[in-house]
Amino acid sequence: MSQANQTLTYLFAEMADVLEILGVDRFRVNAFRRASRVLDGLTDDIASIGPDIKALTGIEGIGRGTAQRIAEFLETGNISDRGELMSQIPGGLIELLSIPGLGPKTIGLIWKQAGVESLDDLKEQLQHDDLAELPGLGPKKLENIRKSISFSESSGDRVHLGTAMSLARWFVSKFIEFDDVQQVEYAGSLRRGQETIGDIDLIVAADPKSAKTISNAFKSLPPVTEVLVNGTTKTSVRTTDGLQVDLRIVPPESYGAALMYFTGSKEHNIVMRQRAISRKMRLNEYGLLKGKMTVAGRTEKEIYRALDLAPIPPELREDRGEFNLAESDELPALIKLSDIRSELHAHTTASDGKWTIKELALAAAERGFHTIAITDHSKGQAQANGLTNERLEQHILEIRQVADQLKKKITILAGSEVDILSDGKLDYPNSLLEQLDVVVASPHAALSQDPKKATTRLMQAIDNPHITILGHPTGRLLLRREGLSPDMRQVITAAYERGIAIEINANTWRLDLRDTHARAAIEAGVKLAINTDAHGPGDLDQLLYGVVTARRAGATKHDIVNCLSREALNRWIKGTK
DNA sequence: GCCGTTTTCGGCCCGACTGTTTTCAGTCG
Repeated sequence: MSQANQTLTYLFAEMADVLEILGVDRFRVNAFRRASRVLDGLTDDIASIGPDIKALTGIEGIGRGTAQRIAEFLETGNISDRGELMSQIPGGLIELLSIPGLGPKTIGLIWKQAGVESLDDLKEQLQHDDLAELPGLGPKKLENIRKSISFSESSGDRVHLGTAMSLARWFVSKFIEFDDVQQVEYAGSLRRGQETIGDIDLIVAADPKSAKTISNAFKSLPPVTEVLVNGTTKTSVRTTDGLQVDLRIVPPESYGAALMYFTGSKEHNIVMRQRAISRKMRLNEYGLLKGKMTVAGRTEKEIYRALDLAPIPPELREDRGEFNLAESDELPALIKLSDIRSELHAHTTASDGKWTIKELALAAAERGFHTIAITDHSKGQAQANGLTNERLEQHILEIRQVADQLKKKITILAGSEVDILSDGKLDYPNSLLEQLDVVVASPHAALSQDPKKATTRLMQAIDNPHITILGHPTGRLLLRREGLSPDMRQVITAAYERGIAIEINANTWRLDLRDTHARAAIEAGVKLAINTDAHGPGDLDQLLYGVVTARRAGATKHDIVNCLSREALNRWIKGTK
């Protein structure tokens, strides 16, 4: 994301937090939150739109007030009434909002009535029970806050998509075995395929009479370490890896409504509700209702239809334009896992992989792929046993040999994941690169260089006549390191002009390109490659996360080179040279 | 603060659970 978008996303979210603690009306707070969210999801660099009030208010969710603040920021680097706002509360209060169970009202209360100005203040006050004297607070609430603080200090609060998906699928497989369970699915941000996940939502359809039995069985499953909420339709637990799992049990006739409701996103749901209201109906987690009559609720599909919409896939439910498409029945036919027919980025024992060339090729063939590109690291990646020029030449010969042996099973391409050095040069000379079928060029080092340098670096790499795919362009590692922040518009334009593909690296640590950038690439007509960057057994399974990310970007199989037939892929690769 | 084939004013999503209460406010999703 561009620097300005990122900063403004943060500033508006922070202003919303302050307003919330100050207790101004929630609609103003919501307006700031929405502005923040819109900026976060914006594919255009806000700086390139410029301080033009008319253009800014043209963006959905940005009104006059927000536009003026953005314009001021773009011109001066500052939002003047933000300073005024910030001076009204102690800065240390904002982080208290991230403590589960502690909301803006309570924070305002303990600040005004007990002088709490920071997390440290709060922890000190929690050592005794004086806060329990305040209205609305009691010993139990204080105990919950103590627990929340110590929990959040002992573990990060989000996990990778892959981690959450594995756990969720395990729970789903357990629920399927229960006799009383008629249907079960995971919902929430996991079902929408977000890159990191805060908790898991499970929706079960069952006769209300058996809810108690199901809930009890859930609480006694092995990964459950603690029960957080214990109601008749809702049960929340904490699991061994610290993840919260929420279970909702609904009658079968409400299953679709509940699944939709808890899949979200919140923003998508709000629009759905408004649609219902404008049609004199009501939508909640039990169904779409007209007066006392249920219009729809058993499936998501029937609810969308009843609101004059084509069914919207979970990955698109972010209120980022999906409603217009669904209204006119123009939703893209999103790519499916089974559409992927090739892997163009994988490693072997020659560098840091665990498979030999043959093992990797057979694993790819086993998946039904028609083509696999062997792309080991280049020499700059010494820690990953990157190949020197001489070793690469030797490696190419070996790949050709195995390719010949296995030619009836799968097409093996000789490639390299060549380092994009910090100055944009590639780690092998062109004389060597031209011997390869596929060149995936990716940044691995100098990942904290400034955005300008990063942009120039990637642009220069794209200019190389031998590059086929720009690999994990930012080099980010989710929940660990930010990676590069190049001007993605420029990079995308350059990739388009050069006719090369940009990678969505499917590894759950990377998901790089991220969804919004992938969307911008598709809109610009750039082809994407979804690659697992496989290093050994199991890694090809990560493909799903790349597909999900592509789906969030609105990708069809026509946008993804891995979906091409063997012959078409071959032609496309030749066309990049 | 945002938004508009009911509107430039008057709305803005809604139900479950918990802990505090003794009918409800705060928080969450």
